[in-house]
Amino acid sequence: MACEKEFLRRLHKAGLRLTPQREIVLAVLHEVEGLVTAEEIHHLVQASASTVDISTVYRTLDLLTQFGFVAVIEGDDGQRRYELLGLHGPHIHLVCHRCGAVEGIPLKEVQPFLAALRAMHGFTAIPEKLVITGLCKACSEALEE
Amino acid sequence: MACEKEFLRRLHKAGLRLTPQREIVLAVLHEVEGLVTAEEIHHLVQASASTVDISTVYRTLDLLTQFGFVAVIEGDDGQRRYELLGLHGPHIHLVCHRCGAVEGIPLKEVQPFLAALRAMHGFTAIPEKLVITGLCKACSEALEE
DNA sequence: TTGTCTGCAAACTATTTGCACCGAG
DNA sequence: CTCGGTGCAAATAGTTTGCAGACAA
Repeated sequence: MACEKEFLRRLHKAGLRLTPQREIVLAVLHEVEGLVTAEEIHHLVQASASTVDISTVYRTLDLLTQFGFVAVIEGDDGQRRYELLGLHGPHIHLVCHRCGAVEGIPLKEVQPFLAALRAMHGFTAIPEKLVITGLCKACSEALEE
Repeated sequence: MACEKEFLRRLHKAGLRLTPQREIVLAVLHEVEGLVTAEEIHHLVQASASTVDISTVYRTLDLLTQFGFVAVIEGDDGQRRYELLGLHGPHIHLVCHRCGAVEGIPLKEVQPFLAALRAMHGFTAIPEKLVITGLCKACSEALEE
């Protein structure tokens, strides 16, 4: 995976090392869709290597975040969720408050809005951090009856 | 305060009671600006009544949230922040990632964008939950040099 | 009087940290 | 061989809960 080479490069540049644990966490992130908690990642990592500690998962996610490989968002339930950036490109999350479904929409749909924010308020939004909470199509239809 | 009468009404409707502790929490929320943590509210409440427990603060905030008097947002640091709704009307938060400053902007500035989301994706956003993280004017200027 | 509400303490959950050993470079 | 990395266990931090007594209606 191209991503792994790049990870290795960034690690070396910082005098750090590529360990099996770090490889596995990165691999797991490739396999999942959307937003996952550290706990979920840990669980999937266990499937490949039975004893990788959750603290190692956190430390690796931290690294990946610093390198800009991974985005972190604060869930509505107070749990952090992680997501690999770059393969789908940056995008915005629509999270359903009722069923928890996550939909990703292309960045360019919000760009005009973010540009307006900058023009009017001098505020430069970080799109990866943007999470829009609401009701997905299915749930808003279900509630209408 | 009109807000308190309304609170009392809602409490009674649910068979609940208005206690001094609940009054104080509501009063404190009127005095603060923007987003505050439970801990900060607790601290301010202590000034009026020396022994109000933080668990009571949490329970009261929970009630106020259920009644729609208060909005909760998940901070970037994993801490929840609360805010009284209604006096400034609903509004959107711009939170600076660097200095933590919070700016409120009127709902109508984002309404067209949210309407577009609904039209294109059938997704109905909850504006009170919307938090936009980025760099405020001062910080983005400071970083440019 | 009748439940609800409170403070206290303890439980929980997600995350972080200290440490001695392990292993990548 | 040398640090950086790991698992483990314990520490934090924020929030929630169980309970016996206090008090609003």
